[in-house]
Amino acid sequence: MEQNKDRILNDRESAILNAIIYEYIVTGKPVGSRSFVQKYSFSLSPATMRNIMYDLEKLDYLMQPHTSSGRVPTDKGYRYYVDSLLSSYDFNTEHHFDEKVLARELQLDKIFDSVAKMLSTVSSYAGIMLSPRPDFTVLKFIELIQLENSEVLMISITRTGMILTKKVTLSERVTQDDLFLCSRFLTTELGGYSIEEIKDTIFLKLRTEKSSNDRKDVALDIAQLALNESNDSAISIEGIENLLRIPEMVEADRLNSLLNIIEEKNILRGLLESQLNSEGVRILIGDEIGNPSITGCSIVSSSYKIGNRPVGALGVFGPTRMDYEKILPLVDYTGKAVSGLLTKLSK
Amino acid sequence: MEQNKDRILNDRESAILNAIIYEYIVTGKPVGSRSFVQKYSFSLSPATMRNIMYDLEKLDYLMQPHTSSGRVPTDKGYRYYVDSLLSSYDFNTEHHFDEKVLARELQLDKIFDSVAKMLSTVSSYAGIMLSPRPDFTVLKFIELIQLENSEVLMISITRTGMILTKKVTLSERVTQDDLFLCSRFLTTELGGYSIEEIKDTIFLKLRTEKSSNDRKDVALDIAQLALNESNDSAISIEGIENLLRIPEMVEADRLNSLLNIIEEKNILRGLLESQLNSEGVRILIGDEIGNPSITGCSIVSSSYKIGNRPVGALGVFGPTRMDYEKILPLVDYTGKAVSGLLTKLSK
DNA sequence: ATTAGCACTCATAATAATCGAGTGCTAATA
DNA sequence: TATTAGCACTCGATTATTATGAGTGCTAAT
Repeated sequence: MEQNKDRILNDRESAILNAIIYEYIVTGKPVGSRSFVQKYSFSLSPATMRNIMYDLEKLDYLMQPHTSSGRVPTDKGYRYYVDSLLSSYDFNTEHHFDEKVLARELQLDKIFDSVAKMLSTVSSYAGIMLSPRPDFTVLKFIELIQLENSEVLMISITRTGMILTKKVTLSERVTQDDLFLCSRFLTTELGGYSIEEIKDTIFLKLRTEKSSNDRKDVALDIAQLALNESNDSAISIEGIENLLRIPEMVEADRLNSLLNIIEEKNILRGLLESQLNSEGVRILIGDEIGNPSITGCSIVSSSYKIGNRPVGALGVFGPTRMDYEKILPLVDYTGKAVSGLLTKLSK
Repeated sequence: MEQNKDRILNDRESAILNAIIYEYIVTGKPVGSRSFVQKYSFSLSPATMRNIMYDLEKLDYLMQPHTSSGRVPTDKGYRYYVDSLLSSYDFNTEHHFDEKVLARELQLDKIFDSVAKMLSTVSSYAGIMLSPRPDFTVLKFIELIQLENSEVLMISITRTGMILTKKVTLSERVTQDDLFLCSRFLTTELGGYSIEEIKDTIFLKLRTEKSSNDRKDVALDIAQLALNESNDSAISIEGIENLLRIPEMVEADRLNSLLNIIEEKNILRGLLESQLNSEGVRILIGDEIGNPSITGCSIVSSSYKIGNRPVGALGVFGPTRMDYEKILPLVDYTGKAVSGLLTKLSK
């Protein structure tokens, strides 16, 4: 009989597939027909179960580590399972997850590390957090400080309480008094705009406009130098140690996936950044991560917003055999809580 | 014959002990008499070597993992080896290690992470860095910024370019203009003093002294709140992944030492802080670390100074079987380079 | 003090034997 | 036609068995 690999599962197959994957997520052992029908009280004989499993294997949802062992989910299988979860998950439920909890215990600046740490603690995997793209943040206050020689430190504070610092080197020395005037000018003129807006239009406007402030040009020079190269978003990963406690992550070559992730944080950064255009939760399973040096891992991530604009992302990194059912809501409402907090702060 | 465990080794024993330990550090395998005499071209028979090894074992410098295996160094053995290294190492050699290299590539603030990262890269173990105790740093500039409600953010910049931020909550709202006056007052009065001095004497002096500035008291209230609880030194650990590549660190229970270190950074912090009173390089081997949850690990660390005062510490964390001969100079001159840089910056 | 010689030890590796949870397939059954 | 019982077969995991060889300690000779 010709099997179409993309044919739609019937209800029984669907239920059984999800149950098998659930069982595997919980136990970590290949699922065999006999013990499985028994444990889940299916009114089916093991033989029938074997037939169904055989079909699901031919459809690429399951595989056998070796002939005559039980079945294990494929990436496609996990994907099916996760899509089932997603379709039944209510994203609109009000979680009484209080963002005040976040705001209270978090030092303005440390919020990103703290959230990553929290995600890792609650999930028992690794928590990841990409700080908001500085370009999207709105400046509130700018201060210039004379360092040695002709170096100037520009400190800017965003509405959300992030502190950005940037050292610039000027061609000629400027006095601290001048810098002081510049600071005032910049705070007045740039405050309330995002770095993106400033770079795109405000600079131009200020340059052409006449101003009573004769330090205008020095001030703009400094600000342009400082804001020029866009600061990268910071990425923090916490709770690697959790992953080391998972046997399957420490096994031989799997360990290398982990080391790659730690050493090349840019891989993760890229993955999270690629999500900034979309909203809500995204789940990447196994090869879907799209990096051959990382195998057997999954990422559950969510963007978070200031107002209506996604500015950053956060999530959980763990083994493909991950407790998605628990992680999905965790990541979802953490994203919402962070969005809520940042949005409130930026008003 | 009665053996005194503390008797002094003769020259031959000493040379052989050091060679055995060197061999073990290189190969990681228990050192046996036959292959050892051969490899090192000792004009001794294996039998004689066995006798000497037997003696060294009775003196606690060596041990056998099991009867009839080769010898492996004990902590005492490593200690002997390291002391030999230390006594022949010339701490006064001018290393043409250019601290400008440090200064150039390092963003003021990031210096601590960067140094830790550098230590880990060069050593192939983990690099650790304890930032200067804020109390010992000299303030240069203070800025107060109005946040929402009656919260104020105090940003202080130290002479070495560190940026400290602290959020304080006031009992009543203060205007941004008032804060501005306060900032000026605080910068003028506190600039040039260390936080320690400020807490110990300057506050008291300013409180009693009359001042023309009528915001004096508000200013001092804020500063005292902010400087009150001493900020902890930040500790950063980089290069854990290097340790994961070392087979003996990943073995069963040894992995736990590692996880303990990662999870409880305070253990390391304590160890490094305990060194702040002394100068120069210190090596802790195995149980000398004094924490039963950490076994088979060593720390080579050095304090670093601003001027003549040790303010922080840095070092390398790795397995007891560590390449001390390479790590000792690395840590020594990194300490000196950081001292040099910070001292220069703070002038 | 050193060394040759020898019996002994024991981790490691290789080989074989057993076990059991699992499979696929066929023929009987509802 | 879908389900099931029965059965031979597979194969990873576990345990037992047997080399192998680099190592030791000890004794007696040099």
